[in-house]
Amino acid sequence: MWTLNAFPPNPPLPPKKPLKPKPLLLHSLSKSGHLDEALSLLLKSHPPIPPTTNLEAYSHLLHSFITHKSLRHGELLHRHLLHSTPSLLRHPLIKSKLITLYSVCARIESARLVFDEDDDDEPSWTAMVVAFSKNGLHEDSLSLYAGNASWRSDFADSAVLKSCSVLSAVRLGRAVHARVLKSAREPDQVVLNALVRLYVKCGTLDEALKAFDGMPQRNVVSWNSLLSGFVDRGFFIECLDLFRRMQIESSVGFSWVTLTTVLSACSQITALYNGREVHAQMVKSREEPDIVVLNSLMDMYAKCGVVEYCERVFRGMGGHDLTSWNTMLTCYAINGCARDALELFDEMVGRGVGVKPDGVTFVALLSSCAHAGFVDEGRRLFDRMDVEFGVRKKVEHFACLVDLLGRAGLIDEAFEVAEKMPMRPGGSVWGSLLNSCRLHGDVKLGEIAAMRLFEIEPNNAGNYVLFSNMFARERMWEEAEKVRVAMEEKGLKKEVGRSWVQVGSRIHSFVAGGGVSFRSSSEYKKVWEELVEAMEREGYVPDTDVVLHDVDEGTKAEWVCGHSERIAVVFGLVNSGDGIPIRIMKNLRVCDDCHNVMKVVSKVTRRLIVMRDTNRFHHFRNGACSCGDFW
DNA sequence: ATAGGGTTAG
Repeated sequence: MWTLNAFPPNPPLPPKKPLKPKPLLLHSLSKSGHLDEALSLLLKSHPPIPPTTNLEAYSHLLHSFITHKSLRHGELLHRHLLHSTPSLLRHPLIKSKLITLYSVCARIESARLVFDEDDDDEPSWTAMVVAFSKNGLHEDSLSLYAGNASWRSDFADSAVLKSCSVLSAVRLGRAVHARVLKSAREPDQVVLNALVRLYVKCGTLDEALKAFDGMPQRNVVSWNSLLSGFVDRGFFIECLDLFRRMQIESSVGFSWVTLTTVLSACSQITALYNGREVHAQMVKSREEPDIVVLNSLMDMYAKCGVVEYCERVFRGMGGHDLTSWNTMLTCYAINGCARDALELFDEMVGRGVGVKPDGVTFVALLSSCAHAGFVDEGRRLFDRMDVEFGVRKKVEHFACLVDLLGRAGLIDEAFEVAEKMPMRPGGSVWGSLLNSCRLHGDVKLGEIAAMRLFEIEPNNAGNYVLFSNMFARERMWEEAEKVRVAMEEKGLKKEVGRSWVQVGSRIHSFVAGGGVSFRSSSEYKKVWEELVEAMEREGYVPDTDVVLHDVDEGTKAEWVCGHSERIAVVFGLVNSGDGIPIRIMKNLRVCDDCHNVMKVVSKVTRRLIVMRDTNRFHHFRNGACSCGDFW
């Protein structure tokens, strides 16, 4: 590299030579990204480039335009060809590259026009199948592919398999699979990976594992395909196990995509320990992590309730995209840090940041305000979001506003919003109103909200549970029971309550009413008896009347046998040392009684209990919960 | 050198 001081003395000027438009020069210009120069060299050269080299020259140029996604240059060249040598547009090489160029520039209609112009050829057909798939026109990809039985290419196969997995078109996927197997050639790695993704997404797990284990070799994408499929299907523990297996038996290492996927699994089951391990891997790899994996890392800490680490990652990363900001805001929202959320938003929309808030941003802000009872701030943000920030109000924002008002006890006003909003309210709005009525004991309005809710979501058992709990909270046992009976008569089953608890490096999962073997262990009994004693001293009275406990009558009275989070917390106490926080993830809303139990347990054991339920965190510390008993 | 695969926030 030259510095100013080291600049060498001027060399003698070489004799001036006329610039000749050699393909070599063209090539190096386009390769180095000088697209303007390359294009004008080609179009304006005198004498013109001989026709025999045109094809090669145009093809090089188009390739550069594709890699630079330069629509402008591509269109210029396209127009030039139309005027000068339209015959070249029919050449498979040129035609397929033009299709690809339009595809990578998201101009699918232009690509389609180029394709439809003339007779098909295999390269253009392939490019078009890929183009449809890449641009989300999966049906078109399928029908173009299926409409041609004679052509086959690995590129078309992998693209159409991707579309098949999006559309769950397993039948066509299997047909492609059969073609691949029948072909004389070695199956292509990318196609095999796409098959794994297809089967894990919409086949049986057996089929997916068979496809995976049957591969002659597996690269990092093969592993990632299976890992991300597990996450899609909710097999989080399987994802973590597979990641472990990947590190032990595979020499392919991992990519940021691997870690992003694993982190997403961690955050969905609050697997903080595993998430930390992934974080350590990132640090150890000494590579610069990309923004996607850093965002996922933030999300993992956020969903595990470790706000401070989420902040640390956020502050330490090189730059922030919209997702980074939204993840940080969401972290504050679900962890009950409304003040921090509002401050961060000011920073986000301040000078020089360069991101624009979107709908997600305002969901985070409005729900922060709702949880904290910041009615005025929330209302103001709701008013500002479209006029000041140009973000269109959608149904979820109205739902947040209704939640904000309803939680604060302004139930009439919340109802008015629900009834006057410009779109159909939807289940989330009436559901949130019903929850507000439950919180404030407004049984009359609660009944109205419930009726609206049942019209929209007649088969959602969770709504009946909420409705019944509203009565139960008011000690209206008969009504609560009636709702429960109505639910059973409709054949609706409450989703099985499930909790996950982290102990050491492992996640353990417990089902409501289940966990028999652990519950009959002597350690469990000992801890349980101690807890009952301590809790009685604290004045805790088990609420055995709470209906809809998802256990049978006989065990209802045994407080510790019912809900999965209770089993999980005792398991955590038994299996972790003094002072170690216990982290629980729950798939349903926590009930009043369990919430009381957790508060007392946190006090008598002096442990921090962090519990995530379907929509927020509860940090139980010394007998109190961060949610202020408001959820 | 015609072109491809796996990923994050509500």
